[in-house]
Amino acid sequence: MTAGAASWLPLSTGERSVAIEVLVHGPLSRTELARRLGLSAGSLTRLTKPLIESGLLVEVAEAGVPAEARQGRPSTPLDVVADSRSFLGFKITEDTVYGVVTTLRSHIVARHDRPLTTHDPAEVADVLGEMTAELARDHPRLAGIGIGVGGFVQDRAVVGESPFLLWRDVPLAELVQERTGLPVVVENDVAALVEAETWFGAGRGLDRFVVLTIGAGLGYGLVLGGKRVPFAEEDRGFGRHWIVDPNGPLTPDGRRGNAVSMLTIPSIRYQIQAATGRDHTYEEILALAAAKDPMPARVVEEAARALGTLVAQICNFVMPQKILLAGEGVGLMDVAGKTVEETVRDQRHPLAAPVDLETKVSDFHDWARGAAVLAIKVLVLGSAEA
Amino acid sequence: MTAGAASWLPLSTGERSVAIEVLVHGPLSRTELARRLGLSAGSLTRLTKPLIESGLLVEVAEAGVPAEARQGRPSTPLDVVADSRSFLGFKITEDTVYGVVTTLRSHIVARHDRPLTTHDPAEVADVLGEMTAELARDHPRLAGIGIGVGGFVQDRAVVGESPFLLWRDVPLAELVQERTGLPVVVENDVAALVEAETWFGAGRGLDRFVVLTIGAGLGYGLVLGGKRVPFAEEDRGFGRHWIVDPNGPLTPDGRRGNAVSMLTIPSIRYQIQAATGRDHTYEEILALAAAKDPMPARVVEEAARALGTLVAQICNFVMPQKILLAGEGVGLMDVAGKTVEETVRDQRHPLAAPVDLETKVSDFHDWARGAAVLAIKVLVLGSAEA
DNA sequence: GGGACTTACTTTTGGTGCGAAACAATTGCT
DNA sequence: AGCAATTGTTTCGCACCAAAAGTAAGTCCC
Repeated sequence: MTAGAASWLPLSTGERSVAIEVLVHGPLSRTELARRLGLSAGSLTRLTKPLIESGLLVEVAEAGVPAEARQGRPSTPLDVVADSRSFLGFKITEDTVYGVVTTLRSHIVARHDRPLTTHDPAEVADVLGEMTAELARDHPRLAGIGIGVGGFVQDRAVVGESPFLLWRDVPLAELVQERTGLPVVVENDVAALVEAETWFGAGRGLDRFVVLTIGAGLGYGLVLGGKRVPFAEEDRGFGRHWIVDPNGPLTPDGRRGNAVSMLTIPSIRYQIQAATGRDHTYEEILALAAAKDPMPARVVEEAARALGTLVAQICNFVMPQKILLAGEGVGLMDVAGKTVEETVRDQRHPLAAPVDLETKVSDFHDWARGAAVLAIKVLVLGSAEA
Repeated sequence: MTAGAASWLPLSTGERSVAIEVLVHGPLSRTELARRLGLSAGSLTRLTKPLIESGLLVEVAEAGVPAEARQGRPSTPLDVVADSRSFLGFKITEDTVYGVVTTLRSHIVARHDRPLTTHDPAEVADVLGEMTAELARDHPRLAGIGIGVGGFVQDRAVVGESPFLLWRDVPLAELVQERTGLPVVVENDVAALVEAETWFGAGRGLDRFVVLTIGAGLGYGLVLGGKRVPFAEEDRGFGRHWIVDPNGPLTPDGRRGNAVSMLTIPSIRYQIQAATGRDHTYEEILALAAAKDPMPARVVEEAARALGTLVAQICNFVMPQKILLAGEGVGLMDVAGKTVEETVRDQRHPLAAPVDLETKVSDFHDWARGAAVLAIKVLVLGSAEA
């Protein structure tokens, strides 16, 4: 099966750019592709021919509008055979493995989760292997596996350090590949989500793109020129050093007003519990804030101002074309989006280009999908480069 | 002369990359060039031949060390004939025009300033024309003119808005070209300095590079992938919206703790004057602070902390490989560099890559040189792209 | 001082990728 | 039917480049 997956792999740079453009955008005619890639019509004929022969692309019937009132020879759009291959994506959390099956175009076609009762690397790999076997029954043409882990990952293969799994230098890709025979890509979960959004999501085709995730922790991803910028500190207690408000609330870690203590879900719940003595879920707190319950409203308002400050700083220094807010903790935007926007406006130059701020509430399956996209990416790009 | 300047202009992309590499780095052998550009030795022969024939490059004698104890055939480094052309750079301030003559490699070979008694566009262009004529007497082979202006510049030609000259939509490039017959490039002064540093200075060859200037105002330049990122608000009262310290000192503009009010030379002088009633120059204030005079020491210390905060934020979000601090107001670093470093460290993750922070005190001739470099760049790059 | 070795550069050759232009296909309009 | 418009195909040639083989110019060492 691995050999089969590799059959359409050796692509030239031109072929690859065509494949990626169709993959990411959807059906496109040759002329349209020529326009987008800045190539001549002749080159497109040359480039698409082997792709069609190899089965990665197909000519599809003229799309939705059948009798399109246009002159000239009708175009024959090309599309990837999205169902020809399936990919697996896993997100490993402390107590659960979330799994999804996606098409080549990263549409989720199945979900499957399993509790994680052990953190022993071999046993975790066993669980992943079993889940793969189960999913392979319904989706026979699996081409690759992507795994997202919170923590520091090296070479897309080895979990260098994961605080919550208590792992150090675990060659997870190798372990899972032994059990499944499929190519495996392991990546930090935030990094995987960022890459996925860069390819198939909000960051498609952008030159400067930022992803900010809010959940149990904070995550930051910077994409410049289509490539994610790696950095040493990612997901190793990130955001604790972003001082947003020197007068902010004190939190268990003893620092005042850092981004983690003001924005993450555990910190917000902690603040409410410390003030009211009662434990609420994040959703309950948001609902209370929306209903103008003073204490939750104040905490949420402060979080919104902190978020606005962060966004403004990012805009001022990075000037991204778009910022994506993702994660489980962006429900904040529904309740206090206006405060965020006001804070951003207040800390930016009036002539500055307005922020393109996109909010995307994500659950754990979205994180798993991100890992699957990374597997797609590595396979289509021929694993040569990032 | 313009036609002469254009004689070595039509370069292929390969030739251009060779020319630029030699231009910005200095003498390089063909083998070394092949290594740097990722080309084969054969290609270098092919590419350098026309460049040598056209006179842009020359083979130079084995450099400094004459009898280098190396085996094998000695290399024959190639160098640009730096003196074959001269370039002019002007920096226009409210009351003075600063002018420099530079070689192809942007070494300043002459300086010439003139007071500016009027802000009328035509008369300013006259002054520039006269200065050009004077300088052309001693430096006959002028190939281009670069002009740096504080304010908003469009298309490298038109001063869209300059607050201190009170200009709107002045086609300065055209006006000066009419009077001199030379190709003219007009650019925002900060932008020109940033481009110059990217080419010939601290940012050479870097992928992510930030320039922060401190002087009468603040300037910010972001270079990604070798290209400067333009933004709408540059040099239109920049930095007033960067809130660095919500508890910072109140300043004339009524906002607290923004970067302009804590860092720029006029603001620091204002703070001292407001507190002590005496007016001091910036240098005097730094000297007083170094001598531990309490009030100046406190103001400078606060400025250093503000600068540290800015640098940390830039590092956290942009992750540049280097930050260059330039301008007349970076003398701060000599007196309070330690505070800056401590503040940066305090607001960054301990695992984060350390900042490469370079300080470069610049006077107005450096700004003029920046404009000249832009002229070089546009001419060598064939004015096609940025 | 002369062969062995090393490194720098040149020439030749062949391949690749692309654009330009001519050509074929398919439709709408008159 | 004839023409214009549009898409896609084929052919040809150019520009570029890498690989390999050849040439140049020195050092090393006996």
